[in-house]
Amino acid sequence: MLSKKSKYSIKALVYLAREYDKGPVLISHISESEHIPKKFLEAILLELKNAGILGSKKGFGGGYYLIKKPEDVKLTQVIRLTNGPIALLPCVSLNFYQRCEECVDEKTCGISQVAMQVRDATLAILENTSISDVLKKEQTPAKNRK
Amino acid sequence: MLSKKSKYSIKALVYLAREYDKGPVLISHISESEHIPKKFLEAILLELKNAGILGSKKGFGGGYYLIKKPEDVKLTQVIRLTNGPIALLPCVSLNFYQRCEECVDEKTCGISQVAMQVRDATLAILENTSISDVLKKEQTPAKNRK
DNA sequence: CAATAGTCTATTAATCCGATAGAGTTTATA
DNA sequence: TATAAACTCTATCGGATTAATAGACTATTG
Repeated sequence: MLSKKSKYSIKALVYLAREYDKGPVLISHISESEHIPKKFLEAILLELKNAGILGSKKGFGGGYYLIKKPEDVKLTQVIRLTNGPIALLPCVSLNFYQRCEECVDEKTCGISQVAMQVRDATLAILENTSISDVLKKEQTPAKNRK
Repeated sequence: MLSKKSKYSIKALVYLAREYDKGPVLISHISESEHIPKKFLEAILLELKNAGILGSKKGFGGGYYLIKKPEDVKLTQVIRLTNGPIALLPCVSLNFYQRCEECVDEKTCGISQVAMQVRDATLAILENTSISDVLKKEQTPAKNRK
């Protein structure tokens, strides 16, 4: 499951993608429009800025804006940043690998083999979905849910 | 990410699948062999019993054993039981659905559309992988990791 | 009846999550 | 240059969850 932080991040980025190239956007605008607690959002945006995705301008007329192009911000990057590993198990994570303490031999561990399959299937989607893709989806509503 | 509980559950079930039809197995045997804290494992096995997957026998010569056939225990069932939702977001979960508070309209939410894709890809694997499949994988080591 | 082994209740420490408070710093502009 | 706007930083908070442990209890078997 994604954390709220992660979900909020994506929502905020999509919002900023909609305003791309229109100058800085106020935290409070995003907060109100997307129903995200303002102080929480502050921390999130700061983190996205430190990661090089957003830029900010202080003072009067300031705000946050996308520094990278919407199509260059992949969901994998955002999720890893705000939520951590994408894999089901640390021992199959590409970016957050940690040895499995219980395992005698990772190679013969059946669970990790399944976890790898899931990881690859998930990455295939998230690697190829950018913030601009998400924005596009919003504009063409889903045909059928579930 | 899967919780330790979930991972331990699967490891224990695979162990019991290996001993399928050979009578009850001691908690302490599983605990030692799989490096799972005994008391924690106790609670887990009890839960799997209450879910109808395992049976138990008390007293001398007692222990736990699989009640369902290894090929009938799907990973989806075990994970939902011990870890909760499989989906990335509650609003696209089939078994643990919860409305998304921030969303004005779920149908036009781009994130949930992506989350649905991921959910379906994940389920396609986990629905079709049983404890006996995991056991088989252990016997034929992975060719190439990562 | 005694030893074995699962059952139940409860408590714990540690961690993380989501959220908030408040002081500080930078900047535009009147 | 003073002021208000707006981001920045530190810090703290309650609550939930996770992982693990302790101990008393109950059922079974030889």
